[in-house]
Amino acid sequence: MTKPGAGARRVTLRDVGALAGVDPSIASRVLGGEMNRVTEGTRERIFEAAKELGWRPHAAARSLRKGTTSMLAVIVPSLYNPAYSGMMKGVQLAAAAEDHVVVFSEGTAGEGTRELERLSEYVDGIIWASSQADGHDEALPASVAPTILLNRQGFPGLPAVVGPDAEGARMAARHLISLGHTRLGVLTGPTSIDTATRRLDAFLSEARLYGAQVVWQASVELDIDAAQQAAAAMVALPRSERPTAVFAAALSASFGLINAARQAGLEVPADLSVVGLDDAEVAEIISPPLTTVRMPHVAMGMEAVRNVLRLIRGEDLPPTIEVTSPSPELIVRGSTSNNLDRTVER
Amino acid sequence: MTKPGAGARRVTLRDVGALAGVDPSIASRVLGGEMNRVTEGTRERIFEAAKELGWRPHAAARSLRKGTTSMLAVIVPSLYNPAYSGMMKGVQLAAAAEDHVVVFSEGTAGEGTRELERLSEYVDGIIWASSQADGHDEALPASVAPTILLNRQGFPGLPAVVGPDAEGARMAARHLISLGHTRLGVLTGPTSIDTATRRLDAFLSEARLYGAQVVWQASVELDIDAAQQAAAAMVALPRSERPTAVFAAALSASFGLINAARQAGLEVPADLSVVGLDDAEVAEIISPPLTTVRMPHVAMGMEAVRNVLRLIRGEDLPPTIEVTSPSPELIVRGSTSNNLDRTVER
DNA sequence: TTGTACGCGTTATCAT
DNA sequence: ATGATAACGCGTACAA
Repeated sequence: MTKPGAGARRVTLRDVGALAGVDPSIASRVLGGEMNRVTEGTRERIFEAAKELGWRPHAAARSLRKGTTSMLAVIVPSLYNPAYSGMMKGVQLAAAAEDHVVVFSEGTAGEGTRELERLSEYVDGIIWASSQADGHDEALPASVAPTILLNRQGFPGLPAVVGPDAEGARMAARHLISLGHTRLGVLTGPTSIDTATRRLDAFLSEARLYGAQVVWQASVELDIDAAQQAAAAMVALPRSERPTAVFAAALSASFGLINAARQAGLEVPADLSVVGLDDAEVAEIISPPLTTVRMPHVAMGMEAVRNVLRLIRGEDLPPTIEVTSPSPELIVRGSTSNNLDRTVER
Repeated sequence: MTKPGAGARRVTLRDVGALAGVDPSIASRVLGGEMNRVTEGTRERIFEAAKELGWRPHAAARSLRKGTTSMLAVIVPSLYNPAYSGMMKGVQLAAAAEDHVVVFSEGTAGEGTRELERLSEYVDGIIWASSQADGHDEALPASVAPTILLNRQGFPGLPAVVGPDAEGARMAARHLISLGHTRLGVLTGPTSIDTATRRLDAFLSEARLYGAQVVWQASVELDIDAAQQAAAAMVALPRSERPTAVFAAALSASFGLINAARQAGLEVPADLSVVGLDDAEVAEIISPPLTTVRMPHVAMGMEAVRNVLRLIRGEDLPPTIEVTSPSPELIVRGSTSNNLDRTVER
């Protein structure tokens, strides 16, 4: 039992081999998991020696030799945005299952592709969930690791894993309509992000299908303040011109909307129903608790890992992979209610 | 301009050297940042060649040679816990400033030290912010990278970076007392975590100092449900036995407390004032918005990075480093108010 | 100022 | 079934 810190030279396969009385290359084979081409006796001796000496693989040496790092990077718009919590959990889960380590990084605005290059030195593949990934800013540099988009699509040449946005938006529409609402509103993220437009289009067409009117609509950046500001204009409208129910197609939009309503003295859901998209713990603790459509974020994160791994192996991928299972789920909490305008005609 | 994906062999220093007409070792020196021992002309030719070919350092090769990876790991109790948002931002900031990449990992219960070993293969140092790090479970394995605790202390042999917990708790106490409250309560995290006990002790002694009584106190796990359950018992107490104001010494405690109060039909802050510790965006959007003491989390994260780097360099560290600047700051929002019991005696 | 030579730890290939 | 060897890309001590 050597004292750590001190002179503690690294234990290498040479040491293990020496103790087990075999060549280092055999030790490498055995500890690398090769089952054949070695007698049971030596196998055991090698494992014992490795354990005795406390051998651990040297990631850098292995990487250099094999040309692969067993690391994946994921770029998110902002670290600890609750809307990404589920996806990151899925990434973490699937990566661990595939024996990969995950490097997280914030995709700060304007530096999208710089970050891709920097991380490419370290990892085998990249999962890009940043809103920068809209393909409108810059081209992809040459020296970049295999990259897949998550929860977004549209960067030329990069395959994407997306969720059932259209179905989720339709569920939100049907929920409001089934509550008797006929004058609807919709608040989405920036139209430059296709995820937002897919949600918007699906909501609009489902509303039309059921004969509901969409009397207000806006697109805002994905932060609470921007949403609140846009919603403030809506809640200031006279009652007859306002929607009685709004679909807020992102978590930040839901929060901004509810805040604006409260500030204007409107009660949610009595005066205005709000249904969100995406879920998080915070949706339960606000008041009223948010009725929302939960997307299969964990599955999406896992699917992203599996597919970036395919990409790394050189397999061909379809341009867009939609995760449809588990299906989006309507979580009814407190922010939606029947359309009172219909029953109490005042 | 080579097509990516295709046969694209890696660009090495040999290629760069060849194009610049020098030995690869010179290219290594120049691109490694060595300023002397080379003429200006060759310097330029090498940079040009590197740029032209799109050379990027090979992290694994460099690591193997230098015995260092330029990567740091940080272990948090749960990914995307908003209470860690600030600290992680600080870690990310300082790491980037020191040209290090950050690997995030969840410190799942009971696997604390396993995770340390696994990550040690990849990184130069570890920042351990998991609540597992209480030193009561297991001993530190020998083959572990230099490790520093963050927002916790007490694991034998590991230096710790902590925040101004005592001062923060005192500020909370003084705030409630200045509002006229004399019967106080306190809800902290598990006593096995020294951060919780430091906050508790400071609150208790500050209350005593000002002659306020602490009529209720509890310690719970760091999740909303546990806090809510404990608080439910308190709000069920008759009015005369209840505190009129409670210090919830963690974000999850604040939320659980407010939920329990609302469920019991109590109004916050009219019937019960709540002051929290730690801040996050979610504290603004709940209702009432949480009055809380903001801790210097970003600075703490940065300090953790700087000190783990010192540890890696072999420097000696004091067992505990308290970050005192910026000072904790009381953010008065809506969850505290004057003690009405005193004015309206009913 | 520039070049040579070697080794970091691992693993794939080839020989025994 | 086992062993010897070379090479991954880089950085550095040393020689020229």
